[in-house]
Parts: sequence; structure tokens; C-alpha cells
Amino acid sequence: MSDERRSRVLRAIVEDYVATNEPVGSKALVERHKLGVSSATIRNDMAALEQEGLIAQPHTSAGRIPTDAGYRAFVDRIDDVKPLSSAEKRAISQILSSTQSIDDTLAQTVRLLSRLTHQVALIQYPVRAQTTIRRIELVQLSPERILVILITDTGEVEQRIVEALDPVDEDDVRGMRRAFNEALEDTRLDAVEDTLSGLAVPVALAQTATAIAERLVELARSKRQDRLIMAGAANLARAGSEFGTHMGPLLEAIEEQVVLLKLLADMQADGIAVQIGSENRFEALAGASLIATGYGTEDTTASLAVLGPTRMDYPTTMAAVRAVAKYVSTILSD
Amino acid sequence: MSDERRSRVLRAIVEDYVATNEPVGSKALVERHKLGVSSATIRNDMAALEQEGLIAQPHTSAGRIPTDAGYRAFVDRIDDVKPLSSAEKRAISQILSSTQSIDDTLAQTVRLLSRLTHQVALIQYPVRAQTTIRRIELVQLSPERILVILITDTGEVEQRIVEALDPVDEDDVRGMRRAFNEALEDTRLDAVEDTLSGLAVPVALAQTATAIAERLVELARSKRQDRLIMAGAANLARAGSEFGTHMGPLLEAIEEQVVLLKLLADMQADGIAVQIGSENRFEALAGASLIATGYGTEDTTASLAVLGPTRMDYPTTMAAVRAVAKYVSTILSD
DNA sequence: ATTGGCACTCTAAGACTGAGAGTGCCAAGA
DNA sequence: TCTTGGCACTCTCAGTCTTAGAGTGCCAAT
Repeated sequence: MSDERRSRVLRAIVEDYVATNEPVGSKALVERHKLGVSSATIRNDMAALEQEGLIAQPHTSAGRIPTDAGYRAFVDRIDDVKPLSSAEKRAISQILSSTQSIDDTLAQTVRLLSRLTHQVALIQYPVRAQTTIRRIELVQLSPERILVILITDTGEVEQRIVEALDPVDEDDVRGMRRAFNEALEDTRLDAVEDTLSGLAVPVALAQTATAIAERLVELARSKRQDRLIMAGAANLARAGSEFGTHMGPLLEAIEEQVVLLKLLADMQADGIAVQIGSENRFEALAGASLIATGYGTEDTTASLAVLGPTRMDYPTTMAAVRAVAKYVSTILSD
Repeated sequence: MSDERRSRVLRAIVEDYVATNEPVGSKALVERHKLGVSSATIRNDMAALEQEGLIAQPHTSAGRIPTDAGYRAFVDRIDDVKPLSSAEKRAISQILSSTQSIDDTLAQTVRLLSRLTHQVALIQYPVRAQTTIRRIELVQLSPERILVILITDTGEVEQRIVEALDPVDEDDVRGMRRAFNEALEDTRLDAVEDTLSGLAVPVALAQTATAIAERLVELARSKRQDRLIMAGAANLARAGSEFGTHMGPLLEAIEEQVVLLKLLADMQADGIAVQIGSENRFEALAGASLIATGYGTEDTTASLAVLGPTRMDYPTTMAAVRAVAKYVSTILSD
């Protein structure tokens, strides 16, 4: 009983099951794939594969379906990721190269990836560790309210409103703006806290300036690295999807973002990471697989991912994720 | 056959059907509601209501369910919107008063409303017709790329990247920044186009400055008024929901936003507007109702809405929408 | 206008059946 | 030792049939 043939059988089972969504039996297998042996032989192989926990049968007398471990073995054995068609490549580069802003690029990217894979696509907001501050802007909304805007050298913008305890006038704001900009321009985000702690401010404005400084620290710390952009939720509900009834928890998880961000953080790896079904630690995602990869410029830690049912076309999806990650990285880095 | 009783029967049918999700028959009706008549009398009333197209039976020998027109009649007859419980009120004001920025406030608002109603909640980005420009900021990302940021007097921020045809240096950027700010500060968004058309720029920078001006016009025109924030998609999938299989189109419509924005635009009305099932003109939303109201400060045209199945608890949902709109308006206007 | 009564209709749920797919195992062959 | 044909066995799926129950419409009486 050759090991080689057994893995071919596993691959054939995965492919057929993904294509048809029906348990696949020994007879159908020899018919559709030209394995040069009889169905009885395949049955023996299948019994062995079942022994190893790679496939299972829904009921006694049905065909086999891959288990999570089976998908895992299948995925681990993919060596040659097939490239996308040139038409797809052209579409990708065309759509992505005509975007206006980072937000726009990311939005288009997820839309594209979800259409390409017919699954839910996710992208994490890109964050560079040594992002620096380009400029601080203070805008007075009313005597007691000031809008604090932080602009980074990557062109990202973040904002918060500060309530001043004492009314401030335009000169106060201008002065504070200058002071903060002098202190913080070109400061790395992770150094904002230290820099601010040594900053002198006019006594009369101490409280307001402190409040602003606190917001700035807050902004610098959280700056968007915790945001996900998502597209293609409708794919969860399309005909033939696994998530028949219990897609509620899944939608919740997607909306929460927190769970997905944790998973993406877990999956930091070179190349493409795949997490299959119950391999992840969240119950709501038990029937789902996540295919993720990093993207961006050198020091970026952000992820690009596809979320779909365990029964998914892994090779194609992985190829799409890889390709889109490559393109969006190129776009972002020039 | 009193008209008064007939409408009580309709109300009872709607209430029971919303509560149980099962067609309601004449016998069950007299048992659960103390109408002082026999089931035979109710049957006569029901036949009349069916004649009017307000109720229908799924099959010959089943109870009745309200039609869209039936819900409509029911909703039109609601006079006293019951107030929320004081605990709910407290929760609303507590959650909304602790928000940091407009984005944050809106995000919390939809979350809150979706939890309150157990439906999908939507909020349109608030836009004031006569918003003016507070400041223009230009940030140089590279010799050929400039980030254009527009800050309004309401504290909203919008950004775009401009590709310069010829390399520019810091002095160029500073000059343009000053020029644009002088020209546009305190200009109303709807006057930006006219103002810019008469602006003189250094000849050497003409192309770049023109590109920036174009972007500014674009920003001023579209400024976020076309954005929807959404929460509670998982409620579409919860047990007992109408949208069993065909919630795909619905999720698509939500993600597209365009359709919903059109509907919200259609629904501009005083107070609370309700659109029931096929009353709207989009097939994907045939089984859904939309409950919307305006919110914000005086001259705002933005909407707050709840999207749910036709079989929905209209009185409660309407009360929640109204209450949340009131609170978020208060928060935003101070 | 209301009511009790009654015949009628239709669905939902359960029981039963046969067909078909698929399996496991065994004994024979290479 | 691996492969194969054969065969008995199991289990699901889809269909049919049946029954109970809910609900209706209508009529004659009040």
C-alpha cells in the first residue's frame, strides 16, 4: 500500500468534496480520477486514511469527507501555488492602481479579494512601527472644545475631541499648536509619551494642555492598528454555504473584530498562513478557515486575509491572497 | 360589524403574529385577547379584512398573517409611542455621553440601537449644508506625492493623495498651503468650486496646484455625506428570522450602501418614517422594513434607521429609533 | 349583527417502503 | 505482500400513505 497513492487519494477526496459538497465514495473516485487501481483497493486506502483521522464518514454507509486534519495535510502538501490568470492579474493591477488614498486602496483591496475568492475578505490597517509625526493640528470648535488631529508621515490622520476646562481663545490654541508641533514633529509614535512628559506649557493653560497631551498619547498608542476593513459578508450566505443556520456567531465575530484581530496576530508567519476549522481557539469560528498573509512595506505587520468555510478551494484562495498581497504592497510602497 | 372592532382585530393579529411567528386563527384570537365576541364573529371580521387586502392566509386552512398593507394600517394607527424604560434611557445617555469623536459617537449609536432593537441599525454620516472650511493642510509624503487634508468647522476631516507631475520641495508646499488657506478659509463647502476657479498660482506649480484644487473640489462635494455606518448584521441571521435562505441579497445591499442611501433619501419626512416590505422599490429588500428618522442639529439632513424583517415589533422599534435620535442629536449639538 | 354547529380542506408529522450508494471483509490471484 | 472481484450488510433519501388537528366558510337560529 503505497504512501504516494494514499496521498493522491486524499487529494482527490478533498478536491471532489470541495467541488460537489457531497461525501465521495470509492467508486466515484476511481471514475473521476485515473488512479490505476480498483475501487476495492481505494477502499483499503480510505480505511487507512480514516484510521489516521484524515477523513471521516457522516454515516455508516456514506462516502468520506475530509476532517480538519485532512484539509491540513492537503494544504501542507500544496507546493506549486498556481498563478492567477493574466486577465485576473490585469484586473487587480488596474483596480488597485487607480485608488486615491490609503483608505480607498484598502477598501478596494478587500472588495477585490472577496470577489476573487467568493469569500469574506479582511484587511488590517497598515501600521509601521517607526511611523513619525508629521504635524499636530488643533482646531477650535467652541470655547471649550478643541479638535486634536494627528498626521503621520505615512499620511494617516487620526482625531479626537478635547474638552477644555477653562475657555480658551484663538491665541491660546495657536500657541499650543506651535508648542506641540515643535516638540513632536518627526517624533516616532512610540516616543510620544516620553517626549510629552518633559514639555513646558503656560501655567494658565496647564489643564487643557495636559488633556490634549493625554489625547495625543492615546492617539499615538492606538493609532488604527486595531482596525479591520471587511468585504463580502454576503458570501457567507450564498447558496451551498456550510453556515446554514449558525452564521449568527460568525457575523458577530466579524463585527466585533477583536476575535479576528487576535487570530491574525496568532498567525504571523512567513508566507501564507492557513488556519483550518477547529485549529483556532474560538468556538464561533469552528467551521471556518482563515487564510492570511502579511503585506505592506518592509517593516509592516499588517495582515490580509480571507475567511471562509472549512470546505474551501484552498489552492485557488491561497493564490489569490498571495497575489493581492503582492499587488497592494507594491501600490502602498511607492 | 363595527369598524372599531375590526381594527382591534387587525391589531391583535399583528401583535400575535409578531410574537409567535405563526399564522393566527380566530379561536386563538378570542382566547388571547378579550374581545367580547365569539370566534364566529371574528371569522366574519377576518374575512372582511382579507377582502380589504390587510391580511392573508398562507394556505386554505391556516390562520391569517398580516400583509404589507396590513402592517401599514397597523403602523398608521399607532398614536401613542410608548417611551423606553428609564433603565434603557439611562444606558443610552451614559453610553453616548462618553464618546470621544464624531466617528466614535456614530459607531456607539448604531451599536446601541442594534442592541436595543435586535435588528440592523444604520446611521448616515451627518452633513450640514453650510459647513465651512476650517483649514487646508498639505503634507508632503515624497517629492511627487502630497497628502491633501480638509478640515471643516464641524471638526470633520477628509483626505486624499495627489500625485505631483513635477517634483515639489517643502517651500512649494508651504506656499501652496498658505495660498489655499487664504483663499478657502471659512468658505462654505458648496462655494469651493467657484472660489478656486479664480485662484492665481505660481506658474511653475500650475499643474500640481490644479491637481490639488481638483481634489479639494472633489472632497468638498462628496464629503462623507454618502457614508453609512452599520451594526448588528448578525441579527439578520438569528434564530426565527424571516430571512432564512435569501439573506444574501440583503447583506449585499447593506454592503453596497448605495441602495440604502437612496431609500433613506426617499424617506425624508417629519418624525419617523416607516417603509414596509414591498413598499420600497428594490427587490433585494422586499422582505424588509426600514424605520428611519432624521437626527442632528437644525439643518442636518442625515438619517438614523433600523432595518429588519417585515414581521417586526414596530411600536418598540419606532420608540427606540426616536429615543436614540433624540439623544444623539443632543450629544452632537453641544 | 351575532352565534353555535357542522362539513370541509389543508398541512404537518409520523410510519413505512424500496432503491441505491457505499462499506467492510474475505478468499483468490499476482 | 499487495490487489482485486464478489458479496452481504447497513444506512440514507425520497416517495407514499395515513392520521390528527387546526382552521375555515357557511347556514340557520337568535
